[in-house]
Amino acid sequence: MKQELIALIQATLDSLKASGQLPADAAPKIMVDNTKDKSHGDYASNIAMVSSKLAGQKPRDWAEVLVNALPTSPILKKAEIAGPGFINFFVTEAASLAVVDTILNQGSRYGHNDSGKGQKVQVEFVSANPTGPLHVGHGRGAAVGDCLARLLEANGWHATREFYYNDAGQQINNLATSVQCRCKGIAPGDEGWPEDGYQGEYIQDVANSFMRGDTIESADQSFTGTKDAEDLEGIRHFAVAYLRREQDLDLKAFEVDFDVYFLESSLYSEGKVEETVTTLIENGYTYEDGGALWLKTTEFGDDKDRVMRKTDGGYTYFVPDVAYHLNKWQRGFKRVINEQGADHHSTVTRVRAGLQALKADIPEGYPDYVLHQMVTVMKGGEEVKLSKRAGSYVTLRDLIDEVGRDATRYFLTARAATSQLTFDIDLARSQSNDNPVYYIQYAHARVCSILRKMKEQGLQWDRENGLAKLDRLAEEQEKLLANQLARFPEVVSIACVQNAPHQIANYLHELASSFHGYYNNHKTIVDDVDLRDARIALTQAAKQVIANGLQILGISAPEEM
RNA sequence: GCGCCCGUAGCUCAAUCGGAUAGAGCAUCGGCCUUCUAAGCCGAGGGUUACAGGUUCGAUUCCUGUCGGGCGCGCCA
Repeated sequence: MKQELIALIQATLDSLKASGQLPADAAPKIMVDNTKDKSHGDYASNIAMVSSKLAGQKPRDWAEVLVNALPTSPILKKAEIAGPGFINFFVTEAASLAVVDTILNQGSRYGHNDSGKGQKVQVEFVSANPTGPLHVGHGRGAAVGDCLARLLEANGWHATREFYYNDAGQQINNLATSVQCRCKGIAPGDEGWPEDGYQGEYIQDVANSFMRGDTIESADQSFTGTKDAEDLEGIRHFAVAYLRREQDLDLKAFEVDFDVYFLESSLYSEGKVEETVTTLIENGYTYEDGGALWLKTTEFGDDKDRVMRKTDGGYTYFVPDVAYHLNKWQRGFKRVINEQGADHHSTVTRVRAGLQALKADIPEGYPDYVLHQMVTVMKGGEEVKLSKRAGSYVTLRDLIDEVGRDATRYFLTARAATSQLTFDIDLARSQSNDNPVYYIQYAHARVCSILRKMKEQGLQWDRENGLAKLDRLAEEQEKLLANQLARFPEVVSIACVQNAPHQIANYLHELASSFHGYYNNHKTIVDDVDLRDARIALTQAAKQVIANGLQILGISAPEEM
């Protein structure tokens, strides 16, 4: 609809250029917006305001010229001038309702587009260290990352979901020694407990399992506890496998699936880290100082250079990170989106700098980042401080168990990633029935109930008749609902361009609100067969759009509630 | 001190990347179930968009400064 209006405006501008009222080289950007207030028509354009100077006229006067020059069109009922020079378009009911036909014919594909042209895109998210269970922050990453991938798929991209396991760093040594202590009966606070040890109770669980000789099966490895508390290497492998399995179960409960689990350790074992370091040295972006090897990240916008290789010979974390991202590029991902917590934002500059220093023709802004702000957890009216070391935090599993998967996913994706969010456990639990996600799902279930009711009454919906009789839908709310349904493809497109899946959630809430209002005001199953068939067609279209939107959010669309 | 993200109703958050009278949910108050699911609908109250300037037809949005919050600033990851 917008495209058609833009075409009308373009034709108008062309005719005014032909008549000399507008300079021939004028090319103002034509924008058509949805209106908030229905008294402003169905769509509005600011074209008169942005082009009045070019025509040497006052905005309102110029708007009048434009409106008078507007060609007649079957979709346009009237055009009005309002405010400082807006042109408000009132489209015909038939033009608005035509979208119902489109939706029912396209089904689950409605709203999708092929702007991605099947290109490969990788979304890396969660990437939690295998040193403990997933907490709420990881949950936000899991929800947002998965929605980003789904959104990209809806826009024609071929998305790969990837999880990067930091299984090679110092934190794994900490984990191993912490478990070893627990195996020996040394608890936090006791003599001999490592200063940086992980204090959570789950460490004891790992130790007990190891000493029992359990066999752990995780995504891609299997390991049996040797029951030997002195076997630090065995404990290391066992603990990593154990915690990976726990995380796998958390993600499974959240219905987040990864295509690739990438192990940091493989970058070392396959020599990729060494290769990267060698290239950086050869390219002249490094220097030695104080026994360490430094990377000149300041040449790529960093505020100070960074150590690559420590005096003890080990590499700092961002070196394998650079090797990893080179690997992503080499795997053919021209586009990569990293979804991470904002506490990792300092890595952005370093990774990008490292990639540029490799001189591998990787674009400067590679990769993209979506950084979600921290999640504050409230419980009992108090903030729960997240501390992995102390083990006092709310796990993703707790949240799913208490609030439910759909509600958790909704809560964590319905807000912009850039805004901090407060997750009030008590509120989410005690008022789970007031969670907005149910409001949306309920709209879907209500539409489903209409067809069930029809069946009960021995009636049948004649879809073809309904689509043929859309002109019977004369209620204002019916037109507004149709206009809102027509917006969905645009919402999907914009949300993707902006990497902002929360816009889908907001749209769905508004759509559900329109539907509930209509449903309460106008009965669908009426005696007039043509009107009934048409109304069912409209509500089925609404149901389809809600289902398509919920699919992008990874939330179920129940048939009844 | 420096960098990143923010500051919108009592609370949690939106606002279609500069548009018209800033919107929802929760909470508060008042209505609506013998008719398709009341997990719903309708209505009321609640705002100097932290503050001060600037840019222009027009600013919650862009720029500068101040104040306030979160997160980083390690030869940890």
